[in-house]
Amino acid sequence: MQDRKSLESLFQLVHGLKRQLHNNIEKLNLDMAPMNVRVLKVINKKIPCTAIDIAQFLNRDKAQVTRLLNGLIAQELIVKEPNPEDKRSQCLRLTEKSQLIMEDIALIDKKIHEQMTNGITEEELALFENIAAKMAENLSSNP
Amino acid sequence: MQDRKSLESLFQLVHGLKRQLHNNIEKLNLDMAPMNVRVLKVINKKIPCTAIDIAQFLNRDKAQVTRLLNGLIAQELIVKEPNPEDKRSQCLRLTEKSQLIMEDIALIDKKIHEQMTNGITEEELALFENIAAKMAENLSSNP
DNA sequence: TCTTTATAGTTGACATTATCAACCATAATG
DNA sequence: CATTATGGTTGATAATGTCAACTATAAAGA
Repeated sequence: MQDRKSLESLFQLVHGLKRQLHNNIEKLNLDMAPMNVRVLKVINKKIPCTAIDIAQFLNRDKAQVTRLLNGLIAQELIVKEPNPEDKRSQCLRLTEKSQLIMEDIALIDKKIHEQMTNGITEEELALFENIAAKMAENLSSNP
Repeated sequence: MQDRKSLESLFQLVHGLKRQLHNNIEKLNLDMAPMNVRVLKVINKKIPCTAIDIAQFLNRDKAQVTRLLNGLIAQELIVKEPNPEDKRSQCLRLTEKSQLIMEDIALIDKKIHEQMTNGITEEELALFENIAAKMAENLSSNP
C-alpha cells in the first residue's frame, strides 16, 4: 500500500513536471520536443560532449540519440566537429541560435522550479534532492 | 545550476524506477507494457473504477486510456460491466487471471521499493513523499 | 605486428506512449 | 424540451523508446 503510493506519487510528480516544461517551452514556439531540449541542455553543460555522453547522461539508447541529434542538426541548433581524441566520434556544440534559446529555457526552468518548490524550505529541498539522488543510486546498482 | 540539477535528478530517478519495473515485469513473461500494468494497478485499487477514473488518476488523455483498456480486454485481464449509476460509462474489474498477476506485481513493487529505499529511514521517506506530493500539487495548479 | 575484442555511431524496423480533433450517447441544467 | 457538459470511442499523427545488424575505429592481447 505504502509502496504503491510512493511509486505513484513520484510518477505523478515527474509527469506534471514534464507537462509544465512542455507547455512552457511550447509557448516559445520553438518547434522542439522535450527530449530535444534536454539534449541541448546536456550539450550546453558538458563540454566537450559526444553522442555517447548524451546517451549515458540521459540513459537513452544510442539509436535514439543519433536521431535526436539529426533533428537538432537539421534545425541548425547544434553542429558536429571532429573529435581530436577519437576518429569514431564527433564533438557536439551549440550554435549561436541555440545559445539564445538556452537563455529562454533557463528562465523557464527557473520559473517552474520556483513554482514547484513553493512553500518548501531550503532544508527540505536539499533533503529531497539528497534522497532522490540516493534512490536513483540504489536503483542503478545491479538488481 | 541548482535548478537544472534538481530537475534532472528527478527525471533520472523516475527513469531508473521505470526501467527497474519494466525489467522485473518483463521477467514474468506477461507480454504487457508498463502502462498496462499501471492501469491494472489503478483498477485493482479503486473500486468501482471507470475509464475516466483512470484518465484522471494517471493524468492521461482519455483516448489513450480507451486504447489501453482495449488491449487489456483483448488479453482478458479486465472486463467491462455496465455502470448502474451512468449509462454512458462502464465499470472496470480485474479478471481472475489478472488478479493472480497482481500478486506477482505486488511482490515486484515491494522488492523494488526496498531496493530503492535502502539506507533511507522511515522519517526521511515520509518527508520525501510529502515533498513529492506537495511539488506535484504545486505544479498542477494553474501556471 | 596481427588478431581479437570493445567502443562510437548509424540505420531499419518496430513498439509504446501521447496528443488532438471530431464524434456519439447519455446526463445535468435551465 | 433545449442547451450544455460529461463519458467514451475513433482516426490521425507525433514523440519516445528498443532491438538487431552494421561500419569504422580503438584498445588489448598473443
